[in-house]
Amino acid sequence: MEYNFRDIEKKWQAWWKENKVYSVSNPSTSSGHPVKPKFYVLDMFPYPSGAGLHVGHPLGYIASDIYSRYKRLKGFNVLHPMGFDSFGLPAEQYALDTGQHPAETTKKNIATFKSQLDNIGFCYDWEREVQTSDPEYYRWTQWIFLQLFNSYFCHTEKKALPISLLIKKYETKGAMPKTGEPIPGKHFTAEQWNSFSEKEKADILMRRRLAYCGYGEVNWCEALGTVLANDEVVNGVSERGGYPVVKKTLRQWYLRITEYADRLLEGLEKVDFSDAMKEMQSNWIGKSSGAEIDFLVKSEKIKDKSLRVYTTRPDTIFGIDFMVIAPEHELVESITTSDQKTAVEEYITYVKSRSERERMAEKKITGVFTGAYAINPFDGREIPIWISEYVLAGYGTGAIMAVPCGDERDHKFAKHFNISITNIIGEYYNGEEANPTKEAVLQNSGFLNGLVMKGAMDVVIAALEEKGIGKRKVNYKMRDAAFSRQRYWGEPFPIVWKDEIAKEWTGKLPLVLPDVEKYSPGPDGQGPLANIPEWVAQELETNTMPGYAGSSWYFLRYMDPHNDQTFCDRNVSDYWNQVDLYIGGTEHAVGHLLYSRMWTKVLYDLDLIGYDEPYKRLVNQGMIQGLSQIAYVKKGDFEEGTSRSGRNTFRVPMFSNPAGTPQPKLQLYSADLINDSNRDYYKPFNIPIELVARNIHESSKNVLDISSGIQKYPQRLDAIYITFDAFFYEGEWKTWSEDEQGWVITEERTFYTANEVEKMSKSKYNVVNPNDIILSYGADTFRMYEMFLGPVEMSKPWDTKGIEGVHRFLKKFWRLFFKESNHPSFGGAGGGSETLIVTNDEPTSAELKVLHHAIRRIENDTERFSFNTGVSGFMIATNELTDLKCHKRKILEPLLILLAPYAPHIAEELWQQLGNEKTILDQTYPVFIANYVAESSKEYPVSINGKLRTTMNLALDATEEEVNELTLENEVVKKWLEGKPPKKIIFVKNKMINVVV
RNA sequence: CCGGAUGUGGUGAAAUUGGUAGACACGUCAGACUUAGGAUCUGAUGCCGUAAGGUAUGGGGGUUCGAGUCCCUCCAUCCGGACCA
Repeated sequence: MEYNFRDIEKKWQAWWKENKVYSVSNPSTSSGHPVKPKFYVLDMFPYPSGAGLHVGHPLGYIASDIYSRYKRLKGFNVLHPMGFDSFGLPAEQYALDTGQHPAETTKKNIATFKSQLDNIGFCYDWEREVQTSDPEYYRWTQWIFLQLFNSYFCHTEKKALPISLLIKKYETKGAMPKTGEPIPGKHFTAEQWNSFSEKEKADILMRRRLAYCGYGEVNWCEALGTVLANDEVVNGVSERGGYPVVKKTLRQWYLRITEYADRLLEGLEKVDFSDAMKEMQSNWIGKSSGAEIDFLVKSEKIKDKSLRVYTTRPDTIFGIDFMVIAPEHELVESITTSDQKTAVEEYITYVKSRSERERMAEKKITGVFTGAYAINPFDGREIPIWISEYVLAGYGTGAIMAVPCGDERDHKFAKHFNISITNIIGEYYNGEEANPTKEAVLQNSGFLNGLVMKGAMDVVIAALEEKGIGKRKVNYKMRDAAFSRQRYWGEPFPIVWKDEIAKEWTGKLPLVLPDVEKYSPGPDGQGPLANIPEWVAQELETNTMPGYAGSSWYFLRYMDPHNDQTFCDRNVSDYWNQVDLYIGGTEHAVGHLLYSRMWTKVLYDLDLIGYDEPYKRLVNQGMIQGLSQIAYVKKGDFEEGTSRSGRNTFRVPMFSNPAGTPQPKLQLYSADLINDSNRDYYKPFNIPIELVARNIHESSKNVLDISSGIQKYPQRLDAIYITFDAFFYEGEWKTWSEDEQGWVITEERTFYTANEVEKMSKSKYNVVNPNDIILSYGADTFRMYEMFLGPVEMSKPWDTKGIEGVHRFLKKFWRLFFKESNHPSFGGAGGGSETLIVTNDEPTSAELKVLHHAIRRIENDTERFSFNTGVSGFMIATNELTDLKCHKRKILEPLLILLAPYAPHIAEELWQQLGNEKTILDQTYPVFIANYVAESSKEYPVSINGKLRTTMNLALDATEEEVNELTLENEVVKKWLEGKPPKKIIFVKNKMINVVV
């Protein structure tokens, strides 16, 4: 009997489904059964894009599936759900283009995803599926939003509290400062509060709500017609699509995540994330401590004004040579002197003409003097105040004190504008380069002279506080998160606007997203919902929530997905508790992960759940990259050996130019290289083009269909198009000319092709669909191969070269159970006997050793997430058992259980073939017995004369004397010594034996 | 520029604590059984060398009886953040 993976996998997938073997139940409190320990394994749920899954997606899913199955065999009640992050921009963009309702395309895409996932044989309990765009789901997203809206962050208790408590406080005590004079507009008494109008009260409360509405500068993306959160903007362009992003003032919803900055930082210490991930998050939060200092401004126009700066280095206060304020700073106008007025205005105009992107790209030193001076409070020096774009209005106070000898940018600025530099760090400063040291002993620093900089900080802050002109201050880079989108395909806000006051919508949630005819934006930068008269008539908020709203709490809904009384029953969320293992890519480091951590903390503060960190352990799976074959073209002669990245080549334009890819390229290659053994293929400079052509996959042909390409993109007629058998150049089709080296030379151009590893993406035409692999090799092979590729955390290019080996292993494993037909000729019926050759004989010690070695090894590898070596463990065991001709039930059955998490279909099938009734999923993981692999002894290294070395097995509890004896008796040592008696034997560090001859 | 990670055969990669470097697999070569091989099995395979032997974990230096592993330094690649005061 052959290993017929197609039938086996179909059979078991159907059986699992039919018998609901993956159904997970919440323990009911009434039943007296002992509650199994729980384990929660979560994958980051996918956005169901139209492209479907590619081989990169399942990497993390397979790992988590193996781990879940393993934990189940280990006796845990495992929650391992899957769902879809189904709200979002691409579906809407697609709707805009085609007029199809996003709900329709989303539904279709989800069906594709699910069938692909099922093909791989994952153990999801689909009964628990969540979709963020499902009204029954977003009902609770809206509800949690209202909790945020109706809460504020109490600075004394450092936690979220219901806003009703704040109102009560205002009504009885008002909001008065603990010390000092009340500031009008900020502080008020209870009497004042009670006399405020409703609008005034609402505005004040809005300043404290955790979800609040305000006007602010936002990242506006014209092409997408919406606002983006900071983490959705990369290098001044949108993360999705790469469109330009500008600053725009709009009314927006925000999450007051900044209030949680400290707790988000502290929380990192108690979770098991990688250092890189923690680093990324704390960089994003960007906590810095320093001081805020007020400097008196001396200008012709104003008196008694002060300039507030933020600095992390108050110790350098005597080194200030100038001040710089942001061009948008509020003082710009009032302090500019009359003779500097024109220069300043010109400069401001210039700055406004430059986009953020330009500013970042070309770092020119620009600036202008305002004519005004600030006074150094300690030595009375007059410090010129400059304006420059390198100071950002949005960070700190938008003004800095410049210390050129200690800060690189200040130094460059000073040099550029010929400002004299005060040296306060002596020999640490060489006159050429700033030195940001904290170790120097201060000089030219008044009362700080002789102090080491590190120690001077506190002294300065104390002095500032005493004078009342400064104080210690902590600053964060993180801003409040923009929480609204001018879009259709998202959760509607359950908010109504009455007389410009935002109020909770009083209807019964969910507030269902209405149908629209058009998905184009509404008036004045509003979303499509503003086009619906009924919606506007009810004065409902026309923005929708961003993509990360639904994903911020989905891990909770899986626990109790059908509850229509609450978002998640408290008993249930207490039982499942935190996610024990969360698997996903690093791309969500500062987005989703921070937001969901914040939401969790809020829910915890409001006592709705019992823990304030959602994910106990996070594993970041690497990306599987695609292998793209790219055609390059170069004018004139080409010298072999020129680097691929050499400057004298460029990529050939491709006719299909997806949005946002500035220099598209042509792909000549696709998936099916399995049967090609030509290694030259992989040498970038030696690729016979015909060979490339031969391997072009069927599915790529339409991509390379030139006629449609030209029709679709007529403007690109000037480009060069290449297909597997011809290329299009200067308006004409030419077939490839003869060549030996892979070069194709036309009149004046040389083409060559190269492989490049890059992110797998539809737009790059390098996508490999798992279904294709499964069709030829089966899901079990696919699963094991993806794991065998290397560590889960590492990114690697997809490459099918090694898949045969894994497939061969499974066939070989199968032959431990069945005698293969004599001649399973290609496609033929075979004709041999189909015999199960498993016997009930007692295993030999050699066979037991193989088994228990495998148990120890594979269990260990699985436990520490080293699935690649785990797969190797199976191969080793199978090879050894084949050599031993071992077909014994007592060896093979435990081995099957070990294999079940990795290759569930074949394990289940063989388990049944052995005559076992129940599913293998509910077996108990075999126990490793040390005796069989001589665990009672340990290998010790032996070095002789401190040079030669070998190892020997010694009893674990061997004494030093015994060791000496054993050493002399040891055959290996005898051989080394060649009869010469050792002078002494040293037992070093309890671990090593050194024999001195 | 800053931060993080990585660097081992022709290839993907192993090497729990410092202890026979290259497990396991791909590929390649040779052989067996075959009408056939894209089935299966056996053997070889880091590099140099007929061999004995030498030499090898990006380069250089250090600690150690012993270093892929620890320390310093330089180089390369990848990822992330970048005017953050």
